[in-house]
Amino acid sequence: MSEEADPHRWAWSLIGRLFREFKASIADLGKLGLAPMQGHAIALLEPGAAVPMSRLAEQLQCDNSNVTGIVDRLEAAGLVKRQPFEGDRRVKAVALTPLGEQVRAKVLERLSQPPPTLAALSENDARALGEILLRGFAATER
Amino acid sequence: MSEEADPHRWAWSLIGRLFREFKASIADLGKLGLAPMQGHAIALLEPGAAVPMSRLAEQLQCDNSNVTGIVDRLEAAGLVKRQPFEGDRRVKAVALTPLGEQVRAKVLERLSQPPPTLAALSENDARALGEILLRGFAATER
DNA sequence: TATTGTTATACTCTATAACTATA
DNA sequence: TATAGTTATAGAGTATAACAATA
Repeated sequence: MSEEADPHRWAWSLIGRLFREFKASIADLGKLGLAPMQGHAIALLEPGAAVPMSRLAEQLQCDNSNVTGIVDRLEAAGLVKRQPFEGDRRVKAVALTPLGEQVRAKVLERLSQPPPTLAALSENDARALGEILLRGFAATER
Repeated sequence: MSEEADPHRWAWSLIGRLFREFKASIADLGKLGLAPMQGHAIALLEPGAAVPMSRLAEQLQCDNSNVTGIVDRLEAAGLVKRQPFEGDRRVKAVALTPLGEQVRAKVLERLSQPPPTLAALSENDARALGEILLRGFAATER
């Protein structure tokens, strides 16, 4: 796809390269002792908030039953704890431990690092890129 | 990250949404009977070309030993075959079967489909987005 | 000696179905 | 009846180390 006959597909194929660079940065989470989904889960959990398992499943785009194992491993590592959820005794809420908050900061530091191709852009280009995407988000939210 | 203090990180956080939409489209490969890595491998194999296992491992960004299993499954499904490689009897080359070429066409059709946010852009925005990324690629290739 | 692909191992992620305790 | 989370299961991807064949 090196032609611009279909600008959307062309742009999409170019974004593919960012995905490959992202995949490499995901491997970096291993240095923190976290498997990919564990890292994502930690990143989604905000300090002070307790989110239901099922909410986590939605955000991680996986089945409830998968979250059981992911949270099991995070809990075994002392990064997260399960709590009762007020108002519905069926749901369990997940919250970061103090150690989990420290690890989360490192995870976010890694994940927020733009990949080389993005980092190589000028500030104006980066800003223009963000503004274009914002228009796409706005258009799909209607 | 809703501010533009650091345009690169800001843009990167916005691209995160595209990743989530892409993840959903990956699940579509299941309808073709292909697991994610199998679909990626098929997409990488061009008709008529035979690529060494180790080359495939590089492109898939995984270890050689993983490719053994991925190619095993594709071969069992009749989509791919292993061949001797001329010039080095240690390497095995992987090539698409006729059936594999048909399936690959469907895989590419799926994967080249831009996600909703990208599809919602105007043609001009899509083109501008592609051109910005091209500048990033050019800058990192030096 | 070094490299290609394989095997063995152990762990993680995935989807499905069946189960429990709540609602 | 329906839902949240768990368990059981089977398949797939992952990294590491050890191995055979070849370079």
